[in-house]
Amino acid sequence: MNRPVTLKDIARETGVHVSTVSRALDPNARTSLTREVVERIRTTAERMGYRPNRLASGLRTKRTMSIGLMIPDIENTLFPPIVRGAESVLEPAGYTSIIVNTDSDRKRETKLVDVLLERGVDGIIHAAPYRSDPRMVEVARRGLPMVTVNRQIENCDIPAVVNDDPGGIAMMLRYLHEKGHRRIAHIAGPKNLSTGRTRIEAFRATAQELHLDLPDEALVVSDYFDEQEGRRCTLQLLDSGTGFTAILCANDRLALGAFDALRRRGLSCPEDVSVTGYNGIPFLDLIPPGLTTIQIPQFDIGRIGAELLIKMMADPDVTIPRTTILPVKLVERGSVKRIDPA
Amino acid sequence: MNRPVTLKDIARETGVHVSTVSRALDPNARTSLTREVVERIRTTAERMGYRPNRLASGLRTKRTMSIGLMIPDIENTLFPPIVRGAESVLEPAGYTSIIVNTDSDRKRETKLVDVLLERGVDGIIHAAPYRSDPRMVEVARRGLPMVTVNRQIENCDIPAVVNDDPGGIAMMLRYLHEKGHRRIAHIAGPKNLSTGRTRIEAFRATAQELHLDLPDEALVVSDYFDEQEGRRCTLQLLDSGTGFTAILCANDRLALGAFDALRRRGLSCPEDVSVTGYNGIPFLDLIPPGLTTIQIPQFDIGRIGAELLIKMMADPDVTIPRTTILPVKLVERGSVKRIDPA
DNA sequence: TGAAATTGCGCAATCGATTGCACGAATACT
DNA sequence: AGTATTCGTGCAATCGATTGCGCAATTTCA
Repeated sequence: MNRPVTLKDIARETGVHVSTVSRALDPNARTSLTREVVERIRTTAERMGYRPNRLASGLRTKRTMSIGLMIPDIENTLFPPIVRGAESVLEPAGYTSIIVNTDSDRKRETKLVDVLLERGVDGIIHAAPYRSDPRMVEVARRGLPMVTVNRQIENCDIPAVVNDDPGGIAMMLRYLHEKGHRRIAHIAGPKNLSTGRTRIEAFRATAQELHLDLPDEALVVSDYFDEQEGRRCTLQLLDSGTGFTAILCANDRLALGAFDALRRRGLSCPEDVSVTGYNGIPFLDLIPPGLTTIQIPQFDIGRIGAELLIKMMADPDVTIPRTTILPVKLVERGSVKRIDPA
Repeated sequence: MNRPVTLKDIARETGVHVSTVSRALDPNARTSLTREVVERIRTTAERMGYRPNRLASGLRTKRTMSIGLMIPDIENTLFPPIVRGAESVLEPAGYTSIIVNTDSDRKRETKLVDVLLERGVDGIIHAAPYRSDPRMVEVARRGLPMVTVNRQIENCDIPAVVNDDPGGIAMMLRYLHEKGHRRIAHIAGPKNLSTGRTRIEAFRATAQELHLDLPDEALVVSDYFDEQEGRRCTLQLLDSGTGFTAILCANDRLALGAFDALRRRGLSCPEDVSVTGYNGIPFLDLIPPGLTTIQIPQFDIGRIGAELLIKMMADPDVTIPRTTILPVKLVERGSVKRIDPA
């Protein structure tokens, strides 16, 4: 493996000191050099195929131009668009992102934060925090720029970019109401996630506003945002004996699980039960009967999160709003049937 | 931001030299230290919350314990499982991966390789190379451990982990034949990708074996492995006037596009035309009529690729087979109808 | 018991880039 | 013309960890 070209090599070649080379190659050099020298150094650097060693410069400057991107699981289709959104601003700014999968496991998360810290990331975007997350709060307090996206950590001042969940849930519930549904069940998300909590609260509030009857059995809380839990909760609803004409699910994967549970019980959607989701993950339009859902701006969540982070890294004292709320919209597909309000 | 603990801090605390601390913390130290000293250093390191600075050690040792993972696009559901497979072995081995999206763009790829090299990755896993890729070959020849997975670069000795594409295509074509299909069209993948070329060759060879009539019009080559191209090629097939009862697509996304094109023309699958895919990406089971496809071992592709890479990084002279071929299997779903061989 | 071998640890250089400081030369100013 | 600035570049320290070498202390062996 032939040794990469270093500043020293260029210095020897051009007959100047290595520090001069460094300055010549620094786009925003504070010391002025002769135009001629800069030119000569730049061209030989080019010719020799010089590539700066990020390790060395990072060691010296304490800036690695890399950031950590923590997500629950890259296989969950909710997250890749967020990643691309974040990279759409990070990459042009010269940052490289290190993506880690937490698997929503606190122990893993702790370990992964250490990994990121060891690698000297300049900041962290966390797309999967729990509502309470002392470790992340501590790291942020120590001074590492950090933002959370999609979800947020409570009781701290880490900037968060989230969706308008109250608005989205209210919109969806009103939509079901307009479609004639009166007995509406809710499969809520995990209580230890901000999205889980916010959505269930919004559901309750809106249900009350609409004067909907909401028996305890019509509201089940899932342990995870996945299909399996969607199935389990739907079966629980079905078995509880509580009557309902629609299920509002706290996210799409729960809704997909609901589809499956209904099918297993010989019920059809939307004929027997209407179902709605939340997030608007890919492929939903191809899966019958087409899940009516709330589309969140996945790409923008990542993009804006990264923009905020870049601001924070540029100026540690900049004030960033505690939460940035992004608008959502309702996407109508086939999983909701208009019924006659009995 | 309080300064991280360094070896020097521990040295001062324990009253020994920094080099002794370094050796005490090195699991496979070649110099022997007193058990007592090691113990004392280890506990104070623990107590002080020492985390090694990877930049510094990487600078000195030329090993960063990070690898580059090049994929076309993380939003393409084919790749996240490959990523997880790779990380399932990299992470336990202490490696961190830097994932970059090439968008199948050669210019971007060149830039991204440089990014990875600047970061001093110890090796690269490329999941999206073109058949010909001089830049990657050059980097590999310079001595950087590299493997390609899923696809391979031709005319070079970079180890590749690929699927049994000839076997898979043959299996699928025989399957269609058994189901009574005789006039079978093929939507091939891009010619500049090894998977595109290998599959079309396998198709041709197997078609000949089965004595199938294969007019030129029954074979269209796509420019990209995506739904849009699947649509375009299907419409082209339909418009060509060549008769066919089934379309064997070179991958799932092309097949999904075929579904759509047939629907637009008022044709139904599998009633009017049978369609098959390749890869076995997620969600296929939920999309009617259920795509019959060849399931490739996505996770294992990543896992084995990473295992090979780790071997290469451990010993630059180790001999790795030029290609490792992984078995595939046929997954029967609803998109193929048995017909009466006219 | 004395020389030789071994053990345990410190010293200092090193990886590559950055940057405060200093110094000589060129320019400006009075 | 002589001094004060400014300019362009070199010098050397530094970031944090690693490692070859060497030295003193201890152990081994004849």
